[in-house]
Amino acid sequence: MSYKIKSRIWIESENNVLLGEGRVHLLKAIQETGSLSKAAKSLNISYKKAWQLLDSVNKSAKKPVTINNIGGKGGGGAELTDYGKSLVMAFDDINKNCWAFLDQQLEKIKHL
Amino acid sequence: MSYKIKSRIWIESENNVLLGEGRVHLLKAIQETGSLSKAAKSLNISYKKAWQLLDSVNKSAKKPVTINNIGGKGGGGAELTDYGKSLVMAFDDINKNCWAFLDQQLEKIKHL
DNA sequence: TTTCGTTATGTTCTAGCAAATATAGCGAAT
DNA sequence: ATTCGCTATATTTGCTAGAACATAACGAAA
Repeated sequence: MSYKIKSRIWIESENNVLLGEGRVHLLKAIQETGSLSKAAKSLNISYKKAWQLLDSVNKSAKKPVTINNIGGKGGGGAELTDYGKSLVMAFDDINKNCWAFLDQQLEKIKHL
Repeated sequence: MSYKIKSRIWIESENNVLLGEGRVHLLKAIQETGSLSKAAKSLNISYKKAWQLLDSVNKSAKKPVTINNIGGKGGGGAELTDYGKSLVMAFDDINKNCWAFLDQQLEKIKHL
C-alpha cells in the first residue's frame, strides 16, 4: 500500500478563519434550503453551532456573506449574497486545484 | 487588509497519519540532539507525547524511521535512519512547494 | 393579538484529550 | 553489582471544546 498526501486549506482574514471546508458546506446548505436551521439539520449539526459558524464567517468577511431575515412569513430565513457565492466558488476552485497539485507531488514519495 | 490562504498537509499510510508538521519537527530535533528525551525538551513537549508521536510514526511507516537504542553508554539514544531522513526531506520539499502554489492561487481572491 | 417558524443567545453538562505523575526495564561502563 | 540516563508504559488528574438544553426576540399574516 502506498502513502497518500492529504491537505486542508482555509482562508483567513486578520488571523480569523473566514472559510474552511466546514463553513463552505454550511454556506452551500443555506443556499439549498433557504434557512440556517434547515441547513443545520441537513448537516446534522446543532443550530447553535451552525449559527456560530455563520456569525464568525460574516464577522470575518469584508462584506456580508448572507442576508439573515428574522421573523415574518415563515419565521424568516437566510440566503447567500452574490459576494458569498463568489467566495464559495473561489474556495472550491482553489481547493480542487490544490488536490490536483498534491496528486502530482505524490510522485516524489512514490518510491519511498 | 487582504485575505490569506493557509494550509496544512500530511502524509497518511493506511488511514494513519505518518508525517505532519509536528512529527517532522520532532524528527528534526531527534536528528539534532541524538535522543528522544532531549528532542522532547527542546520542543517543550512531554517525553510521553514525543514518544507516542514517534511510536506512531514508526508503526505507520513501511520501514523504520528511527533506531532507538535502549540502555548502554549514556542510557541509549535515538537517531534517524536514512529512510527517515529522506521522508523528512520529501515532506519539507512538498510543503514548501504547496505554499508557493497557494501563494499563486491567492491572485484569484485578491479582488474579493 | 395570537400563532408560527425562524434567528439569536445564555447556561449547564460532559466526554475526550492533554498534562502531570509515577515507575519499570535496559545495557554499557566502571 | 552498581550507577546512569535513556526508552517504554500505566495511571491519574485537570482542562477545555463541544453537545445538550433552555429561552428570548422578531415580524408578517390571519
